[in-house]
Amino acid sequence: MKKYQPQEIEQSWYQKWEENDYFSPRDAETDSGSTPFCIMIPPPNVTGTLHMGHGFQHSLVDSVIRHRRMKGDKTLWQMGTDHAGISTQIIVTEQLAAEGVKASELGREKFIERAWQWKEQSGGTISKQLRRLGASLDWSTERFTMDEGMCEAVLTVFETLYDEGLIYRGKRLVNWDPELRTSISDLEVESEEEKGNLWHFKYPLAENPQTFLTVATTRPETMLGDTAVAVHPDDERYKHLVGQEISLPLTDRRIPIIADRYVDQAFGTGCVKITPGHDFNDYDMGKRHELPVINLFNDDATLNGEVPQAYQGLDRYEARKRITADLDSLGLLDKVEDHMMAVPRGEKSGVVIEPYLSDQWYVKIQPLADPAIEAVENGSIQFTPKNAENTYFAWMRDIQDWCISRQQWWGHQIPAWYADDGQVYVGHDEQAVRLKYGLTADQTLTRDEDVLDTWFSSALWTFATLGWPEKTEALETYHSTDLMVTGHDIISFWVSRMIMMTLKYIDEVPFKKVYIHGLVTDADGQKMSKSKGNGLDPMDIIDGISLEDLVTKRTGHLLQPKKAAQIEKATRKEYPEGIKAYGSDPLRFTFYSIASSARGIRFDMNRVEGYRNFCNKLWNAANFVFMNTTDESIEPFAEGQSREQSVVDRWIVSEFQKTVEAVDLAMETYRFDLAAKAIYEFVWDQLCDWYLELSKPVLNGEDATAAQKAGTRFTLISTLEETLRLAHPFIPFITEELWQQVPSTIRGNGDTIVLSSYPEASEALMDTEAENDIAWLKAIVTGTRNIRGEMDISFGKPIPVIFYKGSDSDKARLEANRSLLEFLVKPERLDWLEADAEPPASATHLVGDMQVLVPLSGLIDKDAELARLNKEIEKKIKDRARAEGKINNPSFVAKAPEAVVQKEKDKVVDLNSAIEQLEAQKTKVAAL
RNA sequence: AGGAGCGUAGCUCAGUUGGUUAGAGCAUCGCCUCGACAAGGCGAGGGUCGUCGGUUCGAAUCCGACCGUUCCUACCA
Repeated sequence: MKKYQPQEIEQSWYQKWEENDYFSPRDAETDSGSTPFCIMIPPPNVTGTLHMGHGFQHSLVDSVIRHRRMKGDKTLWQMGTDHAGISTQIIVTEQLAAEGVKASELGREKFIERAWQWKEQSGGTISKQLRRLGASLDWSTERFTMDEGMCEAVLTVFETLYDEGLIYRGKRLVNWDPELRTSISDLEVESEEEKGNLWHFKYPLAENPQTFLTVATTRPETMLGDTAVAVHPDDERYKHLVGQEISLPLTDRRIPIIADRYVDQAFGTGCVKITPGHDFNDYDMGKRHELPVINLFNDDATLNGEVPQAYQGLDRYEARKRITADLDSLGLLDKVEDHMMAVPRGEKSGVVIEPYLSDQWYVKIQPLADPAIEAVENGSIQFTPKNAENTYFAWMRDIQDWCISRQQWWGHQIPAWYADDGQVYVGHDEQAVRLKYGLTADQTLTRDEDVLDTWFSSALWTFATLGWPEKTEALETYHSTDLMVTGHDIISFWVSRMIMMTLKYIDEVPFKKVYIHGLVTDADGQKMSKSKGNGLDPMDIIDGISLEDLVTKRTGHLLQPKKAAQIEKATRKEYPEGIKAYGSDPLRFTFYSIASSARGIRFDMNRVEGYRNFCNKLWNAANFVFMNTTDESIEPFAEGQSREQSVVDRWIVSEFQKTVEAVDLAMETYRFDLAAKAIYEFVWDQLCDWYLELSKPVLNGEDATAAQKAGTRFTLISTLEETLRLAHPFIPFITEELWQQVPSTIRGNGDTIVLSSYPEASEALMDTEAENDIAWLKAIVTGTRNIRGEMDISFGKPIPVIFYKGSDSDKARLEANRSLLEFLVKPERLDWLEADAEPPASATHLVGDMQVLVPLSGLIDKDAELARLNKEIEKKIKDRARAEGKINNPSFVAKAPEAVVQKEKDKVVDLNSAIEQLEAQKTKVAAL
């Protein structure tokens, strides 16, 4: 058998699985009717690539899906992608720009054609990456948020919401991206602290120009749109001025001084300029005081015709300079201060976002939100971890109407038409609209230019992908879906909206459970992102990447290119040799291992290496098993072959049952880390470290009977086979590769491990007696190993071992396991010495009351053994003191449960005896 | 500012309802080419569980305060 080389085994298996359609839902062969189980993929951006978050998330889901599939459920993991309106439009625009073409010159229709082309061309990337990861998605029913069915669903939802009055159009202040020239969601605005200035301007009173009110602003250019100056109603300094007017500099306007409790008297001068057209708080205040709203900007944040001629057409920052300078020259600039402030930037474009007054479409959200809140309150939907519900409730209970229009071309165009008089008509298409509203053919209609927020279509994801608005069998079978796995940042974006829309349209919850996973961060706990250059590409961990390529990749997409040098340095330090090719299974196993209940997870490449080693260990163990079981000449499983299972065989089978139980529990509670840990420890610490070793004397020993050998061979191969099935949901490739090598006499006639059954724990196979026997055996072996290790006696050198002061059961165990002990301990001889005999001076190890002795006789250094004994005795004395302290405490004895008290008492007795024995040995050794 | 999470070995993390001698992997230090595996085996060292208080017979675990850190929400012009 070859070495474990993930790259050689992984890709071909996936292809085979897919070709054979193993990932489509299927009924169990027993016609008892399988339970449907369905998870919808959070649709990745169709033109995007897989990032760490995806890799992590989809690995988790894949284990759940494979687990359920093997358990016999009719399992569907629905694949699909998202059109990602703004992101895709940016990319296509950039591509055109590179060709020297302006999108605006190309026109809408041609542009959309290009976007589709790009989707076709790049849309396969993320699918390929998901396949590399081993994600067992059903590709045959793959959907896209702009495919025909989704379009139909979107139209239906938009029209009906509109007809019910739940969609309306209004002029409001929105977050505006002047680069992309579209509204964006609050959630797509990222505010970071940046250095700015605070300008203090003096505004003269209209009736008394020698008197000023000083206002402070971070955005001087907006002063042209001021429609009031506000003070706090209780502010003694200004109370008397309320109701008077300011004559606004640089304009010919007079604006009132108003009183409002929003104003903080302690900040600055206590006077605030109010610009309802360009600030959300001011907008609200403007409403309270019925102030006019002046919009100063064009859609690219240059100044428009509302401002004095001199400033028209200027960019907002140029205008800022000019206005500041002009006010200064008028003597109205009081001072400029440095000021740290949170600057809102567009997540996608990186430019500063402006509150901007524009016509937008909204969903009236409260009627949809109420039932959605209730669904979580009453447990119809359960979040794991539970406290993620707080995020949901916090968002939902303070929810604002949803601005769903985007001034873009790529996406679902809003199905609204305007007559010349501005009247709005909503319907599926123009013809339907004419019919619906009884419009004559000569009535001209113009369609709304805007498209819908991408999340509008993805809100319909769970049911529209199953065929809605058609009443399909798939919808009937799989909805509500069983589980949604996503990050906490997506709760408000998507989870909440799916819940609202799904309840509204099919009166079911979209999913019964939501598992919120942690965020994978870099080694410093920072969120990974392309723009920060600290991201990792899962493919680079699977396939490996050179340092130079990694540096190039990381510095290629920076929002702030000046950070390139710093990122390069950090990258060279963290990955001086690039990243090795670890393979998919090890990466996946890493993901499970770090998926604990914590929120942030620092990604550590050393762990990937550790789990690669684990896969290697499993590979080699299988190699050993095959060598000893599949040789033709052995014929271990011939019909009529009698098999005898040893205590060791029964023990490993028992350990396996416990492992299955642990994995089951872990999967039920979404503790992927515990599932991974249970499997890791079983394979490495029990199967490899002990069972395989203990099987050797039987397999190779001359005194083992044919039946004993057959029993052990059977246990070896069947335990391996079950272990492979147990581990398959987590490390699908290596388990399939190995499983295929298991003889069909053991694994049955199935074609693939993917569709094999998942191991079930069997109470009947648990064997406490065998466990105790092996625990005893391990204690003996460990004891002698400890002596060897401490005394630097190599394993090649046989040592005499004496069992002293043992009980009858010790004696029985010794005899029963003599050959195993001889193999593992490599003794010169194993002697039983009765309690009344006098043992030689020896190195001592206690197993219960029995002493395991290795006579010094030239082998062992006297001082080293004394040191070893002292260490042991000191430790035991410390333990005894602790236990005695408890027992001598009357309130402990009085109040603690009896079992706990008894345990402490037993402990003291045991320790006393142990200390006594060790002391006696010490005296003896010291006397030499 | 408000909310949440985290703080356990040099590093990355487990530690289930308070009842062990606080664990694992990596790293470190010895020894070992013994027929599955050096991507390995065997052994060892390493922690006053962020700090201070409280509840309790008993606290890494529960409560409070503080410090540090991360995330989310809202931001004072």
